[in-house]
Amino acid sequence: MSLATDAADKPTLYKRIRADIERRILTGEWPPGHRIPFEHELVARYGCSRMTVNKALSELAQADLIERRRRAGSFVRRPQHQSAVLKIADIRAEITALGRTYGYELIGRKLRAATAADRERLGVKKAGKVVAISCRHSADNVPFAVEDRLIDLASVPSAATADFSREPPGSWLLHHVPWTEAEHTISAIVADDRTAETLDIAIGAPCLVIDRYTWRSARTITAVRLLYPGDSHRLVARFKGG
Amino acid sequence: MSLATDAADKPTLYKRIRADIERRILTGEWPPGHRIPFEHELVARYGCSRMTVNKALSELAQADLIERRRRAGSFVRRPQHQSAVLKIADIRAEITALGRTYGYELIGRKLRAATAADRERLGVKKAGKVVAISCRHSADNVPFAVEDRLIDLASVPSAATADFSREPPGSWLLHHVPWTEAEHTISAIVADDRTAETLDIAIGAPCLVIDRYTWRSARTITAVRLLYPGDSHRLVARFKGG
DNA sequence: TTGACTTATATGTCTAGACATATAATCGTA
DNA sequence: TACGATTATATGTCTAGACATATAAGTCAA
Repeated sequence: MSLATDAADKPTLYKRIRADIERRILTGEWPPGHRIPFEHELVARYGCSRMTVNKALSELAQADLIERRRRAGSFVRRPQHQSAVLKIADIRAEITALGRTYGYELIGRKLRAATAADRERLGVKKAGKVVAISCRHSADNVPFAVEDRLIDLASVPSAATADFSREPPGSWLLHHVPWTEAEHTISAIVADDRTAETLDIAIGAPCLVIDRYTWRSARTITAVRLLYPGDSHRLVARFKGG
Repeated sequence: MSLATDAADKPTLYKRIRADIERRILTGEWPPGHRIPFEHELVARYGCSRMTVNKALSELAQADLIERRRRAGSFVRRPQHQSAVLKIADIRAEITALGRTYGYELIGRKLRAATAADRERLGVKKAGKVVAISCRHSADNVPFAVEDRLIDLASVPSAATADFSREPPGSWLLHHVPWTEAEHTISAIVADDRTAETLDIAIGAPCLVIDRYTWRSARTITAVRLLYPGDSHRLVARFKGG
Protein backbone atom coordinates (compact mmCIF):
# COMPACT_ATOMS: atom_id res chain seq x y z
CA MET A 1 0.00 0.00 0.00
CA SER A 2 1.01 3.58 -0.45
CA LEU A 3 1.90 5.90 2.34
CA ALA A 4 -0.41 8.56 1.03
CA THR A 5 -2.72 10.07 3.56
CA ASP A 6 -5.82 11.70 2.20
CA ALA A 7 -3.76 14.86 1.80
CA ALA A 8 -3.25 13.56 -1.71
CA ASP A 9 -1.35 15.82 -4.11
CA LYS A 10 -2.35 19.28 -2.98
CA PRO A 11 0.08 21.97 -4.07
CA THR A 12 2.45 23.60 -1.67
CA LEU A 13 1.07 26.01 0.86
CA TYR A 14 2.44 29.24 -0.57
CA LYS A 15 1.05 28.34 -3.97
CA ARG A 16 -2.33 27.70 -2.45
CA ILE A 17 -2.24 31.08 -0.75
CA ARG A 18 -1.21 32.76 -3.97
CA ALA A 19 -3.93 31.00 -5.96
CA ASP A 20 -6.56 31.87 -3.35
CA ILE A 21 -5.75 35.56 -3.57
CA GLU A 22 -5.41 35.51 -7.33
CA ARG A 23 -8.83 33.93 -7.67
CA ARG A 24 -10.43 36.57 -5.49
CA ILE A 25 -8.86 39.30 -7.59
CA LEU A 26 -9.72 37.76 -10.94
CA THR A 27 -13.33 37.11 -10.03
CA GLY A 28 -13.72 40.67 -8.86
CA GLU A 29 -14.41 39.65 -5.28
CA TRP A 30 -11.48 41.87 -4.33
CA PRO A 31 -11.73 44.77 -6.79
CA PRO A 32 -8.90 47.14 -7.68
CA GLY A 33 -7.87 49.18 -4.68
CA HIS A 34 -9.04 46.57 -2.21
CA ARG A 35 -6.69 46.01 0.67
CA ILE A 36 -5.52 42.45 0.99
CA PRO A 37 -5.34 40.99 4.51
CA PHE A 38 -2.11 41.86 6.29
CA GLU A 39 0.60 39.28 6.34
CA HIS A 40 0.01 38.58 10.03
CA GLU A 41 -3.68 37.98 9.29
CA LEU A 42 -2.83 35.51 6.56
CA VAL A 43 -0.34 33.87 8.89
CA ALA A 44 -3.20 33.33 11.34
CA ARG A 45 -5.63 32.19 8.66
CA TYR A 46 -3.30 29.65 7.10
CA GLY A 47 -1.41 28.74 10.23
CA CYS A 48 2.03 29.17 8.73
CA SER A 49 5.05 31.41 9.16
CA ARG A 50 5.27 34.91 7.75
CA MET A 51 7.96 33.93 5.23
CA THR A 52 5.44 31.65 3.56
CA VAL A 53 2.73 34.25 3.04
CA ASN A 54 5.45 36.75 2.16
CA LYS A 55 6.56 34.54 -0.69
CA ALA A 56 3.02 34.29 -2.02
CA LEU A 57 2.50 38.05 -1.84
CA SER A 58 5.91 38.83 -3.32
CA GLU A 59 5.13 36.75 -6.39
CA LEU A 60 1.78 38.44 -6.83
CA ALA A 61 3.55 41.78 -6.60
CA GLN A 62 6.13 40.68 -9.15
CA ALA A 63 3.27 39.74 -11.47
CA ASP A 64 1.84 43.24 -11.00
CA LEU A 65 -1.39 41.90 -9.62
CA ILE A 66 -0.97 43.64 -6.30
CA GLU A 67 0.95 46.60 -5.03
CA ARG A 68 2.70 46.49 -1.69
CA ARG A 69 3.09 49.62 0.39
CA ARG A 70 5.04 49.77 3.59
CA ARG A 71 3.05 50.43 6.68
CA ALA A 72 -0.14 50.61 4.59
CA GLY A 73 -0.58 47.05 3.35
CA SER A 74 -1.03 45.29 0.01
CA PHE A 75 -3.58 46.44 -2.52
CA VAL A 76 -5.14 45.06 -5.67
CA ARG A 77 -3.77 47.00 -8.60
CA ARG A 78 -6.18 48.61 -10.97
CA PRO A 79 -6.29 47.67 -14.63
CA GLN A 80 -2.88 48.90 -15.56
CA HIS A 81 -1.36 49.81 -18.89
CA GLN A 82 -3.42 47.99 -21.43
CA SER A 83 -0.83 45.88 -23.11
CA ALA A 84 -0.63 42.63 -24.92
CA VAL A 85 1.94 40.05 -25.70
CA LEU A 86 2.53 40.06 -29.39
CA LYS A 87 4.20 37.02 -30.77
CA ILE A 88 6.50 37.90 -33.60
CA ALA A 89 8.09 34.70 -34.63
CA ASP A 90 11.00 34.21 -36.91
CA ILE A 91 9.40 34.07 -40.33
CA ARG A 92 10.79 30.68 -41.17
CA ALA A 93 9.52 29.27 -37.87
CA GLU A 94 6.20 30.94 -38.43
CA ILE A 95 5.73 29.36 -41.82
CA THR A 96 6.93 25.89 -40.92
CA ALA A 97 4.72 26.03 -37.83
CA LEU A 98 1.79 26.41 -40.19
CA GLY A 99 2.84 23.22 -41.92
CA ARG A 100 3.77 25.05 -45.10
CA THR A 101 6.97 24.89 -47.07
CA TYR A 102 9.31 27.75 -46.40
CA GLY A 103 11.11 29.39 -49.25
CA TYR A 104 13.79 32.06 -49.19
CA GLU A 105 15.32 34.16 -51.87
CA LEU A 106 18.03 36.76 -51.60
CA ILE A 107 17.24 39.72 -53.79
CA GLY A 108 20.21 41.90 -53.07
CA ARG A 109 23.10 42.35 -50.66
CA LYS A 110 25.37 45.30 -50.45
CA LEU A 111 28.26 46.16 -48.15
CA ARG A 112 28.79 49.89 -48.02
CA ALA A 113 29.87 52.79 -45.88
CA ALA A 114 26.80 54.01 -44.04
CA THR A 115 25.01 56.79 -45.83
CA ALA A 116 23.31 59.56 -43.93
CA ALA A 117 20.00 57.75 -44.44
CA ASP A 118 21.50 54.50 -43.12
CA ARG A 119 22.82 56.22 -40.04
CA GLU A 120 19.49 57.79 -39.31
CA ARG A 121 17.66 54.54 -39.79
CA LEU A 122 20.02 52.73 -37.44
CA GLY A 123 20.17 55.59 -35.00
CA VAL A 124 23.95 55.77 -34.97
CA LYS A 125 26.07 58.87 -35.25
CA LYS A 126 29.49 57.65 -36.19
CA ALA A 127 30.38 56.73 -39.73
CA GLY A 128 30.85 53.03 -40.30
CA LYS A 129 30.04 50.16 -42.56
CA VAL A 130 26.69 48.48 -42.99
CA VAL A 131 25.26 45.54 -44.84
CA ALA A 132 22.04 46.18 -46.68
CA ILE A 133 19.98 43.13 -47.50
CA SER A 134 16.83 42.71 -49.48
CA CYS A 135 15.11 39.35 -49.60
CA ARG A 136 11.83 37.57 -49.98
CA HIS A 137 10.16 34.86 -47.92
CA SER A 138 7.58 32.55 -49.34
CA ALA A 139 5.18 29.87 -48.13
CA ASP A 140 4.37 27.04 -50.51
CA ASN A 141 6.01 29.11 -53.24
CA VAL A 142 3.62 32.00 -52.67
CA PRO A 143 5.31 35.27 -51.64
CA PHE A 144 4.81 35.76 -47.94
CA ALA A 145 6.85 38.82 -47.07
CA VAL A 146 9.59 41.05 -48.37
CA GLU A 147 12.35 42.08 -46.08
CA ASP A 148 14.56 45.11 -46.29
CA ARG A 149 17.31 45.07 -43.71
CA LEU A 150 20.29 47.04 -42.53
CA ILE A 151 22.94 45.54 -40.24
CA ASP A 152 25.46 47.66 -38.39
CA LEU A 153 28.86 46.06 -38.90
CA ALA A 154 30.33 47.91 -35.95
CA SER A 155 28.10 45.78 -33.72
CA VAL A 156 28.07 42.59 -35.75
CA PRO A 157 31.32 42.37 -37.67
CA SER A 158 30.78 38.75 -38.62
CA ALA A 159 27.78 39.77 -40.70
CA ALA A 160 30.22 41.03 -43.32
CA THR A 161 31.19 37.53 -44.31
CA ALA A 162 28.00 35.66 -43.51
CA ASP A 163 26.36 33.91 -46.42
CA PHE A 164 22.88 35.28 -46.70
CA SER A 165 22.14 33.54 -49.97
CA ARG A 166 21.04 30.41 -48.15
CA GLU A 167 20.14 31.53 -44.66
CA PRO A 168 17.77 34.44 -44.02
CA PRO A 169 19.46 37.27 -42.12
CA GLY A 170 16.82 37.14 -39.40
CA SER A 171 17.59 33.53 -38.56
CA TRP A 172 21.29 34.14 -38.82
CA LEU A 173 21.14 37.05 -36.41
CA LEU A 174 18.93 35.14 -34.01
CA HIS A 175 21.66 32.56 -33.67
CA HIS A 176 24.57 34.94 -33.58
CA VAL A 177 23.27 37.84 -31.55
CA PRO A 178 21.09 36.65 -28.69
CA TRP A 179 19.46 38.72 -26.02
CA THR A 180 18.45 41.82 -27.78
CA GLU A 181 15.95 44.52 -27.26
CA ALA A 182 13.70 45.67 -30.01
CA GLU A 183 11.08 48.16 -30.88
CA HIS A 184 8.37 47.37 -33.38
CA THR A 185 6.25 49.80 -35.25
CA ILE A 186 3.26 48.45 -37.08
CA SER A 187 1.50 50.37 -39.79
CA ALA A 188 -0.28 49.92 -43.09
CA ILE A 189 0.57 51.07 -46.60
CA VAL A 190 -0.60 50.29 -50.08
CA ALA A 191 1.70 48.40 -52.39
CA ASP A 192 3.70 50.45 -54.85
CA ASP A 193 4.55 48.87 -58.17
CA ARG A 194 7.81 47.32 -57.05
CA THR A 195 6.36 45.85 -53.88
CA ALA A 196 3.33 44.61 -55.76
CA GLU A 197 5.54 42.80 -58.22
CA THR A 198 7.71 41.23 -55.54
CA LEU A 199 4.76 40.07 -53.48
CA ASP A 200 2.72 39.17 -56.54
CA ILE A 201 -0.23 41.29 -55.50
CA ALA A 202 -2.08 44.15 -57.13
CA ILE A 203 -0.73 47.67 -57.08
CA GLY A 204 -2.66 49.50 -54.40
CA ALA A 205 -3.34 46.37 -52.37
CA PRO A 206 -3.01 46.84 -48.61
CA CYS A 207 0.21 45.79 -46.90
CA LEU A 208 1.03 45.36 -43.27
CA VAL A 209 4.34 46.94 -42.34
CA ILE A 210 6.51 45.93 -39.43
CA ASP A 211 9.50 48.11 -38.74
CA ARG A 212 11.76 46.50 -36.21
CA TYR A 213 14.71 48.23 -34.69
CA THR A 214 16.97 46.00 -32.65
CA TRP A 215 19.78 46.79 -30.27
CA ARG A 216 21.71 45.24 -27.45
CA SER A 217 22.91 47.12 -24.42
CA ALA A 218 22.47 50.47 -26.13
CA ARG A 219 24.23 49.20 -29.23
CA THR A 220 22.40 49.22 -32.51
CA ILE A 221 22.34 45.91 -34.32
CA THR A 222 19.86 46.00 -37.14
CA ALA A 223 16.87 47.76 -38.59
CA VAL A 224 14.43 45.83 -40.67
CA ARG A 225 11.24 46.54 -42.57
CA LEU A 226 8.93 43.66 -43.33
CA LEU A 227 6.08 43.98 -45.79
CA TYR A 228 3.24 41.48 -45.73
CA PRO A 229 0.21 41.30 -47.99
CA GLY A 230 -2.39 42.83 -45.66
CA ASP A 231 -5.23 40.51 -46.43
CA SER A 232 -3.32 37.30 -46.02
CA HIS A 233 -1.31 38.02 -42.91
CA ARG A 234 -2.47 38.31 -39.36
CA LEU A 235 -0.59 39.37 -36.30
CA VAL A 236 -2.13 37.88 -33.23
CA ALA A 237 -1.61 39.35 -29.82
CA ARG A 238 -2.99 37.82 -26.68
CA PHE A 239 -3.47 39.82 -23.63
CA LYS A 240 -4.28 38.87 -20.09
CA GLY A 241 -5.13 40.95 -17.09
CA GLY A 242 -5.89 44.62 -16.70
CA MET B 1 27.00 63.34 11.57
CA SER B 2 25.35 60.42 9.89
CA LEU B 3 25.90 56.86 10.83
CA ALA B 4 26.57 55.93 7.25
CA THR B 5 29.61 53.85 6.69
CA ASP B 6 31.04 54.00 3.21
CA ALA B 7 28.58 51.23 2.34
CA ALA B 8 26.38 54.11 1.21
CA ASP B 9 23.12 53.16 -0.46
CA LYS B 10 23.95 49.84 -2.03
CA PRO B 11 20.91 47.73 -2.80
CA THR B 12 19.98 44.73 -0.77
CA LEU B 13 22.07 41.64 -1.10
CA TYR B 14 19.63 39.43 -2.98
CA LYS B 15 19.08 42.18 -5.50
CA ARG B 16 22.79 42.51 -6.00
CA ILE B 17 23.08 38.78 -6.58
CA ARG B 18 20.19 38.88 -9.03
CA ALA B 19 21.66 41.85 -10.88
CA ASP B 20 25.10 40.21 -11.03
CA ILE B 21 23.67 37.10 -12.66
CA GLU B 22 21.37 39.05 -14.93
CA ARG B 23 24.27 41.14 -16.18
CA ARG B 24 26.32 38.07 -16.99
CA ILE B 25 23.42 36.62 -18.94
CA LEU B 26 22.58 39.79 -20.81
CA THR B 27 26.15 40.48 -21.83
CA GLY B 28 26.49 36.96 -23.12
CA GLU B 29 29.19 36.04 -20.60
CA TRP B 30 26.89 33.22 -19.57
CA PRO B 31 25.27 32.10 -22.83
CA PRO B 32 22.05 30.11 -23.12
CA GLY B 33 22.46 26.66 -21.65
CA HIS B 34 25.23 27.73 -19.29
CA ARG B 35 24.97 26.29 -15.81
CA ILE B 36 24.77 28.92 -13.13
CA PRO B 37 26.76 28.26 -9.95
CA PHE B 38 24.94 26.06 -7.47
CA GLU B 39 23.18 27.72 -4.62
CA HIS B 40 25.78 26.51 -2.16
CA GLU B 41 28.51 28.02 -4.32
CA LEU B 42 26.75 31.37 -4.40
CA VAL B 43 26.25 31.11 -0.64
CA ALA B 44 30.01 30.76 -0.30
CA ARG B 45 30.75 33.52 -2.79
CA TYR B 46 28.43 36.08 -1.24
CA GLY B 47 28.71 34.89 2.33
CA CYS B 48 25.01 34.73 2.99
CA SER B 49 22.37 32.14 3.73
CA ARG B 50 20.84 29.90 1.13
CA MET B 51 17.44 31.56 1.40
CA THR B 52 18.99 34.76 0.12
CA VAL B 53 20.48 33.31 -3.04
CA ASN B 54 17.36 31.23 -3.45
CA LYS B 55 15.27 34.37 -3.57
CA ALA B 56 17.51 35.87 -6.24
CA LEU B 57 17.39 32.72 -8.35
CA SER B 58 13.65 32.28 -7.89
CA GLU B 59 12.99 35.73 -9.24
CA LEU B 60 15.22 35.11 -12.24
CA ALA B 61 13.30 31.90 -12.86
CA GLN B 62 9.99 33.70 -12.57
CA ALA B 63 11.24 36.19 -15.14
CA ASP B 64 12.08 33.28 -17.46
CA LEU B 65 15.72 34.22 -17.58
CA ILE B 66 16.88 30.96 -16.08
CA GLU B 67 15.48 27.50 -15.74
CA ARG B 68 15.87 25.53 -12.54
CA ARG B 69 16.14 21.77 -12.59
CA ARG B 70 16.25 19.61 -9.50
CA ARG B 71 19.44 17.78 -8.91
CA ALA B 72 20.88 19.30 -12.09
CA GLY B 73 21.20 22.98 -11.30
CA SER B 74 20.07 26.28 -12.81
CA PHE B 75 20.59 27.09 -16.47
CA VAL B 76 20.41 30.17 -18.65
CA ARG B 77 17.37 29.86 -20.87
CA ARG B 78 17.79 30.22 -24.56
CA PRO B 79 16.11 33.01 -26.52
CA GLN B 80 12.59 31.84 -26.09
CA HIS B 81 9.40 32.72 -27.90
CA GLN B 82 10.12 35.97 -29.65
CA SER B 83 7.42 38.15 -28.26
CA ALA B 84 6.84 41.77 -27.61
CA VAL B 85 4.76 43.87 -25.36
CA LEU B 86 2.36 45.78 -27.47
CA LYS B 87 0.76 48.74 -25.85
CA ILE B 88 -2.79 49.17 -26.96
CA ALA B 89 -4.11 52.04 -24.95
CA ASP B 90 -7.65 53.15 -24.58
CA ILE B 91 -8.12 55.47 -27.54
CA ARG B 92 -9.12 58.44 -25.45
CA ALA B 93 -6.10 57.96 -23.21
CA GLU B 94 -3.90 57.53 -26.25
CA ILE B 95 -5.04 60.78 -27.81
CA THR B 96 -4.96 62.87 -24.67
CA ALA B 97 -1.51 61.47 -23.90
CA LEU B 98 -0.39 63.00 -27.18
CA GLY B 99 -1.62 66.35 -25.99
CA ARG B 100 -4.40 66.46 -28.55
CA THR B 101 -8.08 67.09 -28.04
CA TYR B 102 -10.16 63.98 -27.97
CA GLY B 103 -13.46 63.90 -29.78
CA TYR B 104 -16.11 61.23 -29.81
CA GLU B 105 -19.19 60.72 -31.89
CA LEU B 106 -21.76 57.96 -31.72
CA ILE B 107 -22.75 56.92 -35.20
CA GLY B 108 -25.24 54.20 -34.37
CA ARG B 109 -26.44 52.00 -31.54
CA LYS B 110 -28.75 49.06 -31.85
CA LEU B 111 -30.07 46.59 -29.34
CA ARG B 112 -31.09 43.40 -31.03
CA ALA B 113 -31.38 39.66 -30.72
CA ALA B 114 -28.05 38.20 -31.81
CA THR B 115 -27.99 37.27 -35.46
CA ALA B 116 -26.06 34.26 -36.67
CA ALA B 117 -23.27 36.60 -37.71
CA ASP B 118 -23.23 38.26 -34.29
CA ARG B 119 -23.02 34.91 -32.55
CA GLU B 120 -20.15 33.83 -34.70
CA ARG B 121 -18.31 37.07 -34.15
CA LEU B 122 -18.72 36.80 -30.40
CA GLY B 123 -18.05 33.10 -30.34
CA VAL B 124 -21.22 32.26 -28.43
CA LYS B 125 -23.68 29.54 -29.23
CA LYS B 126 -26.82 30.41 -27.36
CA ALA B 127 -29.26 32.95 -28.67
CA GLY B 128 -29.29 36.19 -26.72
CA LYS B 129 -29.30 39.93 -27.01
CA VAL B 130 -26.45 42.13 -28.12
CA VAL B 131 -25.72 45.81 -28.43
CA ALA B 132 -24.12 46.87 -31.68
CA ILE B 133 -22.31 50.17 -31.59
CA SER B 134 -20.66 52.17 -34.29
CA CYS B 135 -18.71 55.28 -33.41
CA ARG B 136 -15.87 57.53 -34.40
CA HIS B 137 -12.92 58.88 -32.45
CA SER B 138 -11.12 62.03 -33.44
CA ALA B 139 -8.01 63.93 -32.43
CA ASP B 140 -8.10 67.71 -32.82
CA ASN B 141 -11.27 67.25 -34.87
CA VAL B 142 -9.50 65.02 -37.37
CA PRO B 143 -10.93 61.49 -37.64
CA PHE B 144 -8.65 59.12 -35.79
CA ALA B 145 -10.42 55.78 -35.86
CA VAL B 146 -13.77 54.21 -36.48
CA GLU B 147 -15.03 51.61 -34.11
CA ASP B 148 -17.53 48.86 -34.75
CA ARG B 149 -18.44 46.98 -31.62
CA LEU B 150 -20.64 44.20 -30.39
CA ILE B 151 -21.37 43.68 -26.68
CA ASP B 152 -22.87 40.49 -25.34
CA LEU B 153 -25.68 41.47 -23.00
CA ALA B 154 -25.66 38.08 -21.35
CA SER B 155 -22.25 38.96 -19.92
CA VAL B 156 -22.73 42.69 -19.46
CA PRO B 157 -26.43 43.34 -18.89
CA SER B 158 -25.85 46.91 -17.77
CA ALA B 159 -24.62 47.77 -21.25
CA ALA B 160 -28.24 47.75 -22.37
CA THR B 161 -28.98 50.97 -20.56
CA ALA B 162 -25.57 52.62 -20.66
CA ASP B 163 -25.45 55.95 -22.43
CA PHE B 164 -22.92 55.61 -25.21
CA SER B 165 -23.74 58.96 -26.75
CA ARG B 166 -21.31 60.70 -24.41
CA GLU B 167 -18.91 58.00 -23.26
CA PRO B 168 -17.10 55.72 -25.69
CA PRO B 169 -18.02 52.06 -25.16
CA GLY B 170 -14.35 51.14 -24.71
CA SER B 171 -13.91 53.47 -21.77
CA TRP B 172 -17.25 52.47 -20.32
CA LEU B 173 -16.35 48.78 -20.47
CA LEU B 174 -12.93 49.42 -19.02
CA HIS B 175 -14.58 50.85 -15.92
CA HIS B 176 -17.37 48.32 -15.66
CA VAL B 177 -15.68 45.08 -16.64
CA PRO B 178 -12.18 44.89 -15.25
CA TRP B 179 -9.73 42.03 -15.55
CA THR B 180 -10.40 40.66 -18.92
CA GLU B 181 -8.50 38.61 -21.41
CA ALA B 182 -8.28 39.60 -25.00
CA GLU B 183 -6.98 38.52 -28.33
CA HIS B 184 -5.94 41.02 -30.92
CA THR B 185 -5.61 40.45 -34.59
CA ILE B 186 -3.84 43.07 -36.63
CA SER B 187 -4.16 43.31 -40.36
CA ALA B 188 -4.35 45.82 -43.17
CA ILE B 189 -7.11 46.66 -45.62
CA VAL B 190 -7.83 49.44 -48.03
CA ALA B 191 -10.64 51.83 -47.29
CA ASP B 192 -13.98 51.18 -48.94
CA ASP B 193 -16.14 54.17 -49.76
CA ARG B 194 -18.00 54.23 -46.47
CA THR B 195 -14.85 53.91 -44.37
CA ALA B 196 -13.12 56.50 -46.50
CA GLU B 197 -15.92 58.94 -45.92
CA THR B 198 -16.05 58.35 -42.17
CA LEU B 199 -12.29 58.69 -41.76
CA ASP B 200 -12.06 61.47 -44.32
CA ILE B 201 -9.43 59.69 -46.37
CA ALA B 202 -9.26 58.60 -49.99
CA ILE B 203 -10.99 55.46 -51.17
CA GLY B 204 -8.29 52.84 -51.50
CA ALA B 205 -6.08 54.38 -48.82
CA PRO B 206 -4.44 51.85 -46.47
CA CYS B 207 -6.03 51.20 -43.09
CA LEU B 208 -4.71 49.39 -40.08
CA VAL B 209 -7.25 47.02 -38.60
CA ILE B 210 -7.34 45.84 -35.02
CA ASP B 211 -9.84 43.16 -34.20
CA ARG B 212 -10.10 42.68 -30.49
CA TYR B 213 -12.04 39.92 -28.90
CA THR B 214 -12.48 40.20 -25.16
CA TRP B 215 -13.67 37.73 -22.57
CA ARG B 216 -13.51 37.10 -18.88
CA SER B 217 -13.27 33.67 -17.34
CA ALA B 218 -14.38 31.98 -20.54
CA ARG B 219 -17.27 34.40 -20.92
CA THR B 220 -17.47 36.53 -24.01
CA ILE B 221 -17.81 40.22 -23.39
CA THR B 222 -17.23 42.15 -26.54
CA ALA B 223 -15.84 42.04 -30.04
CA VAL B 224 -14.56 45.22 -31.59
CA ARG B 225 -13.04 46.24 -34.89
CA LEU B 226 -11.00 49.42 -35.00
CA LEU B 227 -10.00 51.02 -38.28
CA TYR B 228 -7.16 53.54 -38.37
CA PRO B 229 -5.81 55.46 -41.30
CA GLY B 230 -2.71 53.41 -42.03
CA ASP B 231 -0.35 56.22 -42.71
CA SER B 232 -1.14 58.26 -39.65
CA HIS B 233 -1.28 55.59 -37.00
CA ARG B 234 1.50 53.60 -35.49
CA LEU B 235 1.40 50.71 -33.11
CA VAL B 236 4.57 50.51 -31.12
CA ALA B 237 5.68 47.35 -29.43
CA ARG B 238 8.75 47.11 -27.30
CA PHE B 239 10.41 43.89 -26.67
CA LYS B 240 13.10 42.93 -24.25
CA GLY B 241 15.09 39.77 -23.82
CA GLY B 242 15.67 36.77 -26.03
C1' DT C 1 23.45 -4.12 -23.56
C1' DT C 2 19.56 -3.27 -21.18
C1' DG C 3 16.59 -2.65 -17.46
C1' DA C 4 15.72 -2.25 -12.48
C1' DC C 5 17.27 -0.65 -8.20
C1' DT C 6 19.91 2.45 -5.13
C1' DT C 7 22.15 6.60 -3.84
C1' DA C 8 23.72 11.18 -3.86
C1' DT C 9 22.53 15.81 -4.46
C1' DA C 10 20.46 20.29 -5.92
C1' DT C 11 16.46 22.47 -5.63
C1' DG C 12 11.68 23.27 -3.22
C1' DT C 13 9.46 24.48 0.69
C1' DC C 14 9.07 25.84 5.37
C1' DT C 15 10.06 27.64 10.30
C1' DA C 16 10.64 30.88 14.16
C1' DG C 17 12.83 34.03 15.01
C1' DA C 18 15.62 38.98 14.04
C1' DC C 19 16.51 43.82 12.76
C1' DA C 20 15.81 47.50 9.10
C1' DT C 21 12.99 50.94 7.03
C1' DA C 22 9.43 53.58 5.03
C1' DT C 23 5.38 55.83 6.23
C1' DA C 24 0.50 56.49 8.03
C1' DA C 25 -1.23 58.21 12.05
C1' DT C 26 -0.91 60.71 16.09
C1' DC C 27 0.41 64.35 18.98
C1' DG C 28 2.24 68.73 20.16
C1' DT C 29 3.23 73.30 18.97
C1' DA C 30 3.24 77.72 16.51
C1' DT D 1 -5.44 75.68 11.41
C1' DA D 2 -1.16 74.30 9.72
C1' DC D 3 3.12 72.32 10.32
C1' DG D 4 6.81 69.61 12.46
C1' DA D 5 8.24 65.85 15.45
C1' DT D 6 7.20 61.33 17.28
C1' DT D 7 5.42 56.74 17.25
C1' DA D 8 3.37 52.64 15.74
C1' DT D 9 3.21 49.27 12.30
C1' DA D 10 3.36 46.63 7.91
C1' DT D 11 6.46 45.35 4.78
C1' DG D 12 11.57 44.25 3.36
C1' DT D 13 15.30 41.56 4.11
C1' DC D 14 17.92 38.05 6.31
C1' DT D 15 19.51 33.82 9.14
C1' DA D 16 20.57 29.02 10.33
C1' DG D 17 18.68 25.59 10.46
C1' DA D 18 15.01 21.46 8.76
C1' DC D 19 12.77 17.92 5.88
C1' DA D 20 10.75 16.84 1.19
C1' DT D 21 11.36 15.50 -3.50
C1' DA D 22 12.74 14.95 -8.11
C1' DT D 23 16.31 13.11 -10.67
C1' DA D 24 21.19 12.42 -12.54
C1' DA D 25 24.34 9.07 -11.89
C1' DG D 26 26.06 4.94 -10.37
C1' DT D 27 25.38 -0.22 -9.37
C1' DC D 28 24.12 -4.67 -10.34
C1' DA D 29 21.73 -8.42 -12.30
C1' DA D 30 19.36 -10.60 -16.38
